[in-house]
Formats: sequence, C-alpha cells, structure tokens
Amino acid sequence: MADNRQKLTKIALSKVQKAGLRGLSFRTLADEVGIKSSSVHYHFPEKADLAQALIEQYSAAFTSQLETISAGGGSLMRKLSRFMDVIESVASSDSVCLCGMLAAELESLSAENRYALKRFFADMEDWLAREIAAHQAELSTSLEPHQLAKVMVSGVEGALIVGRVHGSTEHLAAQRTVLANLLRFEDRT
Amino acid sequence: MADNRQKLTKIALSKVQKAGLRGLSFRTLADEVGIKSSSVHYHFPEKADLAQALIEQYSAAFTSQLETISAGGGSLMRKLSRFMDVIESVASSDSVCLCGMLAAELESLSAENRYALKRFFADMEDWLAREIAAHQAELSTSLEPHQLAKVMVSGVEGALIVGRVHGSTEHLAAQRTVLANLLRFEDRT
DNA sequence: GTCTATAGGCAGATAGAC
DNA sequence: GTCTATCTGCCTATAGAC
Repeated sequence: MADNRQKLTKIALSKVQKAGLRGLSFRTLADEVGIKSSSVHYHFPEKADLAQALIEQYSAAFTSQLETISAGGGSLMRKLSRFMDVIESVASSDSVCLCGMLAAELESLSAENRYALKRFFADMEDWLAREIAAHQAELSTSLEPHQLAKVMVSGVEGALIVGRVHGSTEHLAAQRTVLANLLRFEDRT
Repeated sequence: MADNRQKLTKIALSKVQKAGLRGLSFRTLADEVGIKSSSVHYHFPEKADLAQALIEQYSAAFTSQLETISAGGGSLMRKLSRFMDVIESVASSDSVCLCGMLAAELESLSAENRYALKRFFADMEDWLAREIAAHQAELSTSLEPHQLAKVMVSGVEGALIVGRVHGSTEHLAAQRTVLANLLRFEDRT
C-alpha cells in the first residue's frame, strides 16, 4: 500500500515522543506496520530522512494550530490558554514534545535535522512574541515580548520532560497558573 | 589504579551531559580512561549502576551548592541569582543538566534510576519553594511557592535543552530577567 | 513497494587468566 | 583491578529478486 508511508510516520512519531529517535529501530517500526525493515528504507533511506519528515510534519501541524488560535481572536489570556491546550494535548501517555525530545538527542542529529529543530523553536517563540506584543496592554509586566516568549518555550518544553518523570501534569499546570498571573485582566472572552 | 573509578564517573558525567546515556558506551568510556571495557564492568556491573552513581554524585554536588547559597543569606534576589549561576555553570560546552538529559531518556532507565531522578527534581523544587516562602514579603506575586518553584525547575531544564539547539544562553538569560521581575525589591545585598 | 538475505559494525555483558 | 577473548544480540544499511 502506498499509504504505508503515512503509517510509518504516524507510528514513528508516537515512538520517538516516548523513547527518542535512538529508541526507535527500523525493525520494530516495520513490525508494527507489518512490513520489513528494508521496506522502511525504501521510504526513508536513512534514519535522518525519517527524522526530517517527522519534524516537518510535526512543525506544520503545530504551526497550523497556532494560526487557528490567532484567527480565533479574543484576549491574550484566551490565546495563551489555548496555546497551553495545544501543548497539553501532546503530553498524554508518556510522551513529550517531539522537538523537545530531539533537542535532547541533538548530538546525534544531522545538520538538516538540527536546522529544522531550530526553526521549530524559533517559530513558536515568534508566534508567542507576536501575540504578546499585540496585546501588551493586557500585560501586567513591561518585559520584552521575546523575553517572555523564550521563558514560555523553555517552560513548556521543560514541564513536559520533568513532568513525565513524576508522572504528572502539575508542572504544566503551574506554568498555566503563573502565565495567567502575568495578565492584568481576567479572561472575558 | 583505584581512582580509575573516579576517572570513569568524571568522564562519563561529561559524556552523558552531552550525548545522553545511550550515547555513551563502555568501550569508548574505557578508551578515554585507558583501560578495557571489561574493567569498567568491574566497577559498574551494569550500565544502570553507572547511571545511578552519576545521578547520586551529581545530586549531592547540586544539593551542596544550594545549601551554600542558603547559608550565605541575603535577599531572595541574591539567592535566586546564585541559583541561576549554578545552573549556568553546568550549561557550558554543549552540555545540559545531567538529570534533564536522563529525564528525556526516561523510558530506558531502571526503576532505581527513575526514582533518583524524581528525587533530584523534587529536591530542587523544595529548596526553591522553601526559599521563596521564607522571603515571601519580597515577592511581587501571591502565587504559591511550590507553583513558582515548579515553573523555575521546568524553566531552567527547558532553557538548557532548547538553548543548546540555538547554541546560545539567551533562554537562560531570559529566565533570569523574568525571575527578577517577580521580585518587589531590588537586590540590596 | 515489498521481499529475502546478508554484510558489517557496535553494543552490553561474562568467563577465566594473571 | 585489569586483561584477552568471546558470546549474543541488536542496529543501520544495501543488493538483488519479484
């Protein structure tokens, strides 16, 4: 089937979010799809090609969700709350953010993989900074939007990784609470 | 030499902070110390034993630094700034926090390793929460100390991992700036 | 697109000599 | 404590048939 490529990326994404790229072998991946590892190499010649496909797919889906949030309008509180919803949705069942996981494995990634990773984090930061700047009047702080955005990016990635160790989502929840505290007004949307 | 055990943990620590536990092999580790891999197994029968020694050593050193900060007294700003100094000192040269790295590799760790990891993060959080609670009057927020502490733990771990992707310490610096903004008074110590 | 078969390498771990 | 030697297993990747 031609859609085995899709099955591969789908299963691989879930596996890498749990065990990392190193924790995924072409053999076990092939087994789960019901083909042989050599067939996986047909779709993705090298492991770095699979990783690249995962990052690009994941980034595109993420960006698309952020655009939906922007288009939905409303207060900054509403937007940031929905941003946290998106982050939370990837945290289920022993998984962390794909790119947070790969960032930990940075040393074993190809140059192309690394560049795509950089872009993912930069895009997230830029989106946050843009939204914050557009709603600065709602903020109870005069900190630079990009400073706040950097803290948020670090915060959610760290919360996913550390939270998983404790088997809880309390770190993400704390992130939400502190975030809300930075806002001058309550959510009225 | 009997102190080969020390050499092993020293080199292993540095390697794991860069490449992860999976990125370290008994063979290459042995090479760097100038012995054979079977001799490494003499000191650490299984890889999990080496990991355990690393976590415990790292945790003890970290705790000791936090105690020094507490004993030094001064304002909360001063203490948190020194806390950030400690975090920054592990960030040099493509390294992240040992426990942040291992947290990403959680799925491949032994039960004992996982428990030691949990304790590391819990201890850091408890220290932060304790200091915050003791200086609550200096805070410009009424958030729960443990909520703030969780955000800081997530924040610094995430900043190390994400910052490394960009080859910069800006994420850690942003953490510092936002932290300072939570404080009501300026540093007068 | 998928298969069989395999090359070639590296991993963790152990046995037994010294 | 360290060595040589080796077992066993897994990995990425490729060649060539179908």
